[in-house]
Amino acid sequence: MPWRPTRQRKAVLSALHDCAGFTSAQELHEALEADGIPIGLTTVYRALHALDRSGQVDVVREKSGERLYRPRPADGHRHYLVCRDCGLSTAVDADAVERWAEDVAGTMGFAEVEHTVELTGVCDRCRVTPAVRSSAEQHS
Amino acid sequence: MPWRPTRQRKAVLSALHDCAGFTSAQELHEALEADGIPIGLTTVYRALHALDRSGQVDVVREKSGERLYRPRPADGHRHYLVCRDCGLSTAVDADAVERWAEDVAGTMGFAEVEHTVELTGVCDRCRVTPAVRSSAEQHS
DNA sequence: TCAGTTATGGAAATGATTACCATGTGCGTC
DNA sequence: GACGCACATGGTAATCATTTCCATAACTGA
Repeated sequence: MPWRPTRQRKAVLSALHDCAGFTSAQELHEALEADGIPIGLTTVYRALHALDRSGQVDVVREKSGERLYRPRPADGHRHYLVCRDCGLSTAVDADAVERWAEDVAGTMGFAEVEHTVELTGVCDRCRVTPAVRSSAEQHS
Repeated sequence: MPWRPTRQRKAVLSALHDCAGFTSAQELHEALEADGIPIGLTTVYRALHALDRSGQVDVVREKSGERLYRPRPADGHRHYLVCRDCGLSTAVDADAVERWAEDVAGTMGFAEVEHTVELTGVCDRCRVTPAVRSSAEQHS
């Protein structure tokens, strides 16, 4: 399975890094088109899918079921505390949960354990000046 | 907002209790119709929504994004270890995560914290005799 | 250049969920 | 019991993110 770094794929990865918080495939597509980069929505989805499979991005799901992506930071964190208001995301030390998940599953006799942990809240700043969640208004 | 225990609502709650593991709205609808209980899909969704709001059921989301429901047991547990193969779900002691979530959020300056924890794996039995996930084949 | 694989992208399909809305039902009141 | 009305129902149509299809385009090694 060769990996051709095409114009579009590089653009998706780059656009993803330009976003402060988590971003949806559709937002990403709009942002790219707005930047004058012609790209099909299908291609954005495919690129994100590939990045996910190869572990270059983290994925969370918000209440509506929409998938949100963000480039995985170098330190390899995988769990975040996300602000419901502005989308600000903060990497969280989740070693405790990782261990806990392994333990519980082992005790129950389950194998091949996978876990999903999602934390949401309202960040400091938004408690003072509420912002509408939109990629344009996210702060870092 | 009055709560009228109509024929349909009682049927949904009852059908939900008859299922071993987590069940989707659509499966529930099929099961009800199969039992000769005429009910609209819309009504099933509404009933589940209401049960969710009033805290009588727990909801998880599987990878596809589909929502799965199960009646909340008396002991008030809210986290489960679910078998990806047969759907078997086991209540899990998640006090540790609850506390952890509060702590982390507090440290980061976040308020109104909510958390989602989902554990999946393959249970003992399924490791031996793999089952296709279907409401008819779930074991308790 | 040629052939073959891989990538692209518009349009159509999917599938769970929700909105709409006309009709039906439970229930307190007279 | 009959009346009235808020609440419930359920079929159909809309939503919406995501996937599938498929014909076309781009890349790559020979």
